[in-house]
Amino acid sequence: MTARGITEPAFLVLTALADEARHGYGIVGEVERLSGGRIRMPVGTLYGVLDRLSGDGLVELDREEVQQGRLRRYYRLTEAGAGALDAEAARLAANVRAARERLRARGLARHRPAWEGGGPA
Amino acid sequence: MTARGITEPAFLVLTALADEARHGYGIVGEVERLSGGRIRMPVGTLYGVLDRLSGDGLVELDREEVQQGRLRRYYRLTEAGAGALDAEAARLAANVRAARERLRARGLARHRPAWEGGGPA
DNA sequence: CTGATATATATCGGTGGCCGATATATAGTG
DNA sequence: CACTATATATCGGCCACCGATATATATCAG
Repeated sequence: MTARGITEPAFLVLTALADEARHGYGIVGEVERLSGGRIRMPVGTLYGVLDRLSGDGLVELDREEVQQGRLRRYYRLTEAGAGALDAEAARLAANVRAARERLRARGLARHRPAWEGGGPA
Repeated sequence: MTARGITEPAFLVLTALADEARHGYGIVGEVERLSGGRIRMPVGTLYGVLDRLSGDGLVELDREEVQQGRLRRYYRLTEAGAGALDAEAARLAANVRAARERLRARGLARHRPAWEGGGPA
C-alpha cells in the first residue's frame, strides 16, 4: 500500500450505513449528525462514492420505497463493507496514535528544563 | 467544511516531522518506520505535499547540510503545523469513534437472540 | 570500467476522486 | 407563483496523488 486506504467520504458513508440501511439523503443527514454537525456531505460526492462502494461490493441495494410520492433507494453495508470499515478504522487509529505520541514528545522537548543539559552544542 | 481536512500523506509528513527536523528521504523512511512498514510514501508525492505544507505555513525549511557529497534539505514543523496536526488527529479520532460505535451496534443487532423478538416478518 | 544499488534531490503528466452546479420531480408554505 | 425541503442523478473543472523519469554522488560486484 502507498499512503491511502479508502477515502474519507467513503469511510463516512460506510459508517452511516453500519448500524442500519439508509437512503441517499438519509446518509447525508446521518453524516452530519454523527459528526456533530461538523461535516456535510455534498450530494455530488455521495452518488459517486455509493457507485464505487457498490462496485467494490462494500455496500449493496437494500430496497426501494415510495414515501409521499418520493422515491427512496436504501443501501446497506455488506459483510465485506463492515470488514473494510473496521480495517480502515484500525489504520486511522494507528495514524492518530503515532501523531499524538510524537506531538507529546515535541511538547516535552520544548519544555525540557535546562538542567537536563546537553543542548545543541 | 465538507468531508476533508488535510490529506493523509500531509498528515503523515506532519507526523514524521513532529518530534524533530528531517530531510525528504528521511521523512520517507520515518513514515515507513512509524507505520510499522505498512505505509510507503512515494517521493513523487512527498515534494508536492512539502510544497503545499510550506505554502500553508505548516512546515518550514530548517537547514541544509551536505553529507558525503549529497545535499540534505531539512524541514521542521511550525507551531501552526503542530496545531493543524493535533486538530486533524482529533477529527480522525472522532471518525474512528463513530465508526466503531456503529460497528458495535451492528454486531449486537446481528447476534440478537430470537426471543428479543420482532424479526423481519 | 561498467553496471547496479542506495542515497538524495526535483519535475511532469496521467488518472481518479471531490464537489459545485445543474436537472428533474413531488409536496408544502408564504 | 415563487420558494424551500425532500429525493433522485449527471457532468465537468479542479486538484491531489504517485509512477515514471531525470540528475548527481558513493559504494560494491563482476
